[in-house]
Amino acid sequence: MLNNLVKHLKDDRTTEEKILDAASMVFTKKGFAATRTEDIARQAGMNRALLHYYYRDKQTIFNIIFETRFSEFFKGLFVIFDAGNISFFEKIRRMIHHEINTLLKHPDLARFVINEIAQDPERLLKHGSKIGINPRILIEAFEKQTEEEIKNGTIRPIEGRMLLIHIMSLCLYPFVARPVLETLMQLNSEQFTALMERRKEETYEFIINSIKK
Amino acid sequence: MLNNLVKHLKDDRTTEEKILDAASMVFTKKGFAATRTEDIARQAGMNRALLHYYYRDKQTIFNIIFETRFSEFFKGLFVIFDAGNISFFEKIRRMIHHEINTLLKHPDLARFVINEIAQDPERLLKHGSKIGINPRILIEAFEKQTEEEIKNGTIRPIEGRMLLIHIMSLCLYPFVARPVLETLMQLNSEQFTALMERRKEETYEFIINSIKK
DNA sequence: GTCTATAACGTGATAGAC
DNA sequence: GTCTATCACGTTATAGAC
Repeated sequence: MLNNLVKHLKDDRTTEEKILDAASMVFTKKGFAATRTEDIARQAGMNRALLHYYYRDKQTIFNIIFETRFSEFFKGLFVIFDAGNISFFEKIRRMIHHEINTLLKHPDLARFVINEIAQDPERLLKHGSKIGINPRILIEAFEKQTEEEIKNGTIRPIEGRMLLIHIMSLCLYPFVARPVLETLMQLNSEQFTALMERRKEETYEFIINSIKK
Repeated sequence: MLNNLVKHLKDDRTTEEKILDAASMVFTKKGFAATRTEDIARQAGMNRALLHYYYRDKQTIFNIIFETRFSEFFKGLFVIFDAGNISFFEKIRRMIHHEINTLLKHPDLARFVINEIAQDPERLLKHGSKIGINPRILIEAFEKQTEEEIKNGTIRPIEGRMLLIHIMSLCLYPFVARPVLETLMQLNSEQFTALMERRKEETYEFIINSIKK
């Protein structure tokens, strides 16, 4: 961790690492179609030829980046739902914090993954299975537990998948639409971050307020 | 209206209209960078040369389309907030219905507008002022009214802009991430539409449940 | 006004010097 | 391993026939 930081400062990253770091940045920001290999090369401090020396072509680099980012986007939620002795409310709270923390660390991640899936929906299941992630399991687990909570009388009746969409919407949309929000609400980057930090607990309270009996 | 429908069936649209209809479809689905003028021409049932006869270049066509779609995306909310004798709750209810209805009619609209703004945030204010839309006014009006409602004791304390982000998130995210949701929840297009139809009132209740005192 | 043919350009990919 | 130069190709844009 500290090692990584030092590496970065000295920039004794290998050339492969420089390429992938640069590619991740540019692809995530602009998407596959709008990205020029020249952008990646410049960002990595080298020329295009070197990209092709290490990786066959643009698509190859993109696939590596997409797989990584895809997994960053979806993983973690599973850890939370595998956790045993935790209340439903606490699981929701951790999901919210996890999602917002992830997106605070990785700007543009949500928009990137959603867009590239929109361009080719098959990628979702293809890449998902490749990295051993099946988000459908999460959905089923969530639906099942929602039903149980309703039966136990801890929450009012609500469809599990609907509640899950509520949670995801509240966490992800502000980051997907970040440039729109920043412009309309006249927020700079720091102010946006501060708003999202506050938003973690507020979102949790907003949801619980609505569903608890 | 009916006239438009008949026009469409007979397809006695002018060539300009055919081009713009086709461009709107392709640009909205794929975005500027991934769109090929060949795609637009084929969709419009003609060849590329004719596009250039009517419009100088790809960028010109895009600007026209973006302006139209941008205004579809933002207008309407203002009508609702200008409406006089309507309660705060009812305004929220109409906002939700308006947003979801709009996006049910125009798939990919939200993702398109958000993405193109993300690629060039200045477009938001530039195009906004060009068509006489200043969404900041909506935000201010919403914040002001939220404060009043809190003062009146109809809702619990909440920051106006935070509540507005909640509402927009709940309405827009499912459409932005539609391909992800459809794949993960194994919904076809009709099932997704049905889910969103139900979602209108459920979203309203979810919000009111949370904020009302 | 609409087409075919082609020019002009940008971008991705490769060859070869160092 | 890294660079410069260049090729190959796809896409946009234009010229000119009909």
